[in-house]
Amino acid sequence: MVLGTRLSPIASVPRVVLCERCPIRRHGVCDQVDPHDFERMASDGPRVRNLAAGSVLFGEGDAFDRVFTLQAGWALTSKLFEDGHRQIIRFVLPGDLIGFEGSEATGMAYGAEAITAVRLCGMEHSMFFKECSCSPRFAMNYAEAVTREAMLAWNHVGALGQQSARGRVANLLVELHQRVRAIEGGDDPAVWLPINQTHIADATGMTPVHVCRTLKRMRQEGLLEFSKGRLVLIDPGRLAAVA
Amino acid sequence: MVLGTRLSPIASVPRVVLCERCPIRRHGVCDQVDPHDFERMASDGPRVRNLAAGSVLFGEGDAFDRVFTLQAGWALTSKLFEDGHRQIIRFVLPGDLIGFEGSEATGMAYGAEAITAVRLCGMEHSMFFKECSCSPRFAMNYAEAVTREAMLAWNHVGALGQQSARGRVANLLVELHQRVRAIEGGDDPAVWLPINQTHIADATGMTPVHVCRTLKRMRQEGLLEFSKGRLVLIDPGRLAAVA
DNA sequence: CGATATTTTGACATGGATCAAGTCTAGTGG
DNA sequence: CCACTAGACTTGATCCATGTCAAAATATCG
Repeated sequence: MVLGTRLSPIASVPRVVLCERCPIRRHGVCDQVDPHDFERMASDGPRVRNLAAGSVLFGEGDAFDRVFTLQAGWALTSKLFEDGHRQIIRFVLPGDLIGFEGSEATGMAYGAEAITAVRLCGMEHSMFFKECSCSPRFAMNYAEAVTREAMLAWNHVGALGQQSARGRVANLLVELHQRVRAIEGGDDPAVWLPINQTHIADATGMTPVHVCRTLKRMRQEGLLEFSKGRLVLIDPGRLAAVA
Repeated sequence: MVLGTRLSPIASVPRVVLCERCPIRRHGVCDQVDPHDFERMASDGPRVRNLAAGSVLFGEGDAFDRVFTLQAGWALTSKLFEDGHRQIIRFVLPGDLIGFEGSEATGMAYGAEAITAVRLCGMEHSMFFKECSCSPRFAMNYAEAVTREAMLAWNHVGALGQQSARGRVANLLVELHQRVRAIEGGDDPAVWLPINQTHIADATGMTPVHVCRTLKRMRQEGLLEFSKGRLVLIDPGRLAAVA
């Protein structure tokens, strides 16, 4: 099958852990579900895992048994289609929850894999839900995190449904820029995204070829620069209008 | 693609119909947030509202101040674009939560309006969250409801990103069919959806013209029938394959 | 029964997909 | 240090699914 080129690009992003160029970093605070809670509760076993870039965290249909917070690195969740195409559902950044996208009945609705090397802190669902049912605050934090994810997903729906290729690419890059900013602070106009054009294609529902052309045009128009993971929003105002 | 993975399992909900052609119906139970709780808590004022078809429940950017359960009728949430197009984000069916799609900071992320006449049971956010923080079960139910919405949204993302017009239409109609079934029970192959081709177009990101052509073709191929809101899935197997 | 929305049909335009090379880059091994 | 290689990125030529515009047919409703 033609899967090869579409599925493996990640494997080549495998820059090693904890280097300055790559976005692997420690994370002290997690505003989604308090990691202190999370780590305390996960105390009945070794629950922090380090995984290499390209690792599969879970596959579509796997048992729905564990939730994680991503402490470091980037991951993605995606759905695979028979024709070999995949849709990237969301990019998972440090501090985000992952593993709640399933149900007891049907297992995980989507697969997840590490884009860079990652560090995960995970716990059994049974325990997670038990904790939720004991602690309203914890459950509320969880609900808020999921609401945030849902809002991102709805934005994505809007972009995919109504926008041109330009708009979808702009939308995605601006969103990622904002999320990275929110995590890292600072205001260097350049941010580092460990993704390539194939990721953008799979997230926006375009072909890599057309992503390339679209980026080229945006570059020529002075909207942004994106090369080897370095993203600079040159004209945020005009970009926002496009998005 | 396996149908099961595309369509989130919606736990079966209540029953009881009020008028035969129109989907307005009484609702005894709500598995998302227990309406008994909901109504009890909303006791400090008249909180059940009846609204006519076409009413605006809230607009994009409105204050984020109230959540509702939809007791009867259909509603939709949508995002409007400058060019006049709109993206329907989700269809809200009896038993669903509505009004949690926003944040204190930015207000409601999307607008909502009634498709049919609706009955809403609503309460202030402040009270809703207070109740959540006192009752883990309530908070958990809320979290589960939100998770279900997020999964529907992700399905929608996958459909919009990777599927042809046929696939998107099939996807939407099959999903709605299942949701209605889950609510109404029974197994009449025909279900009543109070939507028209324009709704389908706005939800799938197509033009009404092309929706029409697509439906015509599917009808000719013996896949389904959809006319004046009456939907019959003639060949669910093949439809699932298309979707 | 006229007025207004919805659905259907046709002719034509176009954004993006597809196919096919070619170039550039970062690893790898000698 | 260089040659080799496999991905990733570019570019060009061509095709087709879907959008756009226009108008007729049909349903809905006061």
